[in-house]
Amino acid sequence: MVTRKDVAKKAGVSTATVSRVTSGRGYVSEEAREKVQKAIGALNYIPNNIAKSLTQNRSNVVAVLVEDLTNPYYLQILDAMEREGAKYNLIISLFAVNKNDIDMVMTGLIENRVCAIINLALFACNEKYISILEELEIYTVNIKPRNVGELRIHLNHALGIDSICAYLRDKGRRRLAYLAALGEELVRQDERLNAYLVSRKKYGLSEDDRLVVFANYPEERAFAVGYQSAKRLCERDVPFDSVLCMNDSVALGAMKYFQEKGFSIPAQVCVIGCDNIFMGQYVTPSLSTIDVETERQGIAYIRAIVRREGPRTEEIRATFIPRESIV
Amino acid sequence: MVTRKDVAKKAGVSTATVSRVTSGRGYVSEEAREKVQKAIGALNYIPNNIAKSLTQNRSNVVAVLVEDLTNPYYLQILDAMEREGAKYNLIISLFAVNKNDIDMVMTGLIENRVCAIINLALFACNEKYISILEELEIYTVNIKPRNVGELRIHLNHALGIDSICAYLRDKGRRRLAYLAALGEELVRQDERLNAYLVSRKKYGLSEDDRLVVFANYPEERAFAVGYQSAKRLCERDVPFDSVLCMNDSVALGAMKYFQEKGFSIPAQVCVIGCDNIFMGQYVTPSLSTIDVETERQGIAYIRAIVRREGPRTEEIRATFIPRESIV
DNA sequence: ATGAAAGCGCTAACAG
DNA sequence: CTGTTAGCGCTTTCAT
Repeated sequence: MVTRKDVAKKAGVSTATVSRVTSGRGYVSEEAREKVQKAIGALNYIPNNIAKSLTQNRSNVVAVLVEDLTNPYYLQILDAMEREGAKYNLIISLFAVNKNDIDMVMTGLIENRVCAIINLALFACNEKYISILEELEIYTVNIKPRNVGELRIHLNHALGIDSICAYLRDKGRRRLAYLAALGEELVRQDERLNAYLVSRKKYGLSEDDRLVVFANYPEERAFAVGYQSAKRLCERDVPFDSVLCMNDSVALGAMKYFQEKGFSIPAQVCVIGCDNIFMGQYVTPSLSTIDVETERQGIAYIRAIVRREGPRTEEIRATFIPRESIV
Repeated sequence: MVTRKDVAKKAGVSTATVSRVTSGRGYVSEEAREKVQKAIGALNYIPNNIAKSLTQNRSNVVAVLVEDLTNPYYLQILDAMEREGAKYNLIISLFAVNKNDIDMVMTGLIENRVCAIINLALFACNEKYISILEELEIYTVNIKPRNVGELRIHLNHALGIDSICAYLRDKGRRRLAYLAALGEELVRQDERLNAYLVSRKKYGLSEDDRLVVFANYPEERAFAVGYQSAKRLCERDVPFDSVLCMNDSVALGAMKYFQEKGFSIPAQVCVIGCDNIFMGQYVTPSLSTIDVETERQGIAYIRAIVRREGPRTEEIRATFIPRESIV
């Protein structure tokens, strides 16, 4: 293994000088820099990032926590994070967590001195980790229960949901159901339900309680939850003419149920999802949805990590995207 | 920060003994073990994995390389790898690579002394890395051009494709097209095309060359490739009554095109994908496909890494799964 | 069965 | 501008 020492010897300088040129910090004469670079090339030197991490007490791994690995929405964010992260030599790692194992995952991440933890999942971690995370200066997003501290990305779902309700009212659809997917506890952290309740009132849509269907996502896969929720909605036999879903996967599952039952979409029932996953454009009918700028979210996270940004809220505009699944 | 030294002091032993109990290697008296464990608990000690990695010249990160982050198929493998990897304290990291940046990614992985690289992508890395990977004893799968060396997972697509051709022949469908998605060079590494050519001959299906459509995946997104390929197939106006696709995402894209054009599926055209992604069950009509045991693949990779398995081939049975998209 | 001590490869404070 | 040196926290001989 060729190390900094070899490079230093070959270049006729000290290891400190080698460090100076590789890190780009500190003064190095042009002459020394050239010699070092030549030596690096000649020796085919590859730095050992682990050693570097040890001295800095921090690695270059960013952990992204999600509750559902199969949700394409997260992948779109990850994709953006990865491309942006590559610019800063950051490695992005995805972790699936559930209520039970999030603490185990956290322990692992701390042991590995990840440089940041972006919690996209619905679960908060145990309070006992907070002080450790702070001591180690691990940059966290959405780790603490109330998410005080670092960057907060606020998905302003209300905007998109408001547009949808307005749109439906104009089309004469007044019975919009909501498939919340989550159970009654988790749903409290989800703005969407509330935005739906506010908007349906605002635009004079039906306020029947039975139009809201809860379920047990993420314990159960999103597609299955959507399918089952649509079924339960039908069984309640409360009239409805359109369905808003917590995310696109749930919407796809719901659409499947409606289509199996012979409902015509959108004539009999409009279906609207949330997150604007690519796939939504390729189903039939194509899925109406709410775009939440996944690209921008991913980039914002990386920038915040790199700059170690303090408390700041980035507002994401949720935009209604009508497609074939809506009248 | 509490370190091994603190634990050692508190427990009244040396750091070496602490290491022995945490690693489980070497002799430790029951008494010492207990004292150490008590100290660890009392101090809330969290080991520093980076330091460990430095001494072993290897981290606990497994890198998985894919050419298309948005392909749910990879996610299903990743999911299995992650669950299995957690048992061994392994961190699984996903990387998107393309022909141009695979070398950059490789450099980064080597710098980080990842313990394994699983290349699920279609591109091989530059030869120059091979010797470094060997020297550092980085466990690799499918990194070397001919994949000599470690575990090889052989997806026996031929089996599934054979069943499909037999099935279609029995149904009187003799004009099966193939959407290869890849360009002419990459397609050579793909068994599917060849299996298709062999089986269509074997069962007396049409051998018209125009039934095969190439494209430029992964440069272009799979859905779009499928859509475009279906379009091109139609424009060739060669008769066809069924379409086999390189993967499920391509199939979904193709289905979209056919549905837009008013083809009825499966009456006028059967569509069959490959990989059995969950979503395939939730589109209408549900997608016929070839299952390739993603769970087993993921587990096999992790086991191979942990055991540092030598050359071995694991055969995956590709099983035809008929659904609504086929007669 | 246990402890002392020498690294692992790099960074950064300090001296020059 | 550059070199010396003391760690970073852990593992692992080598003695004992």
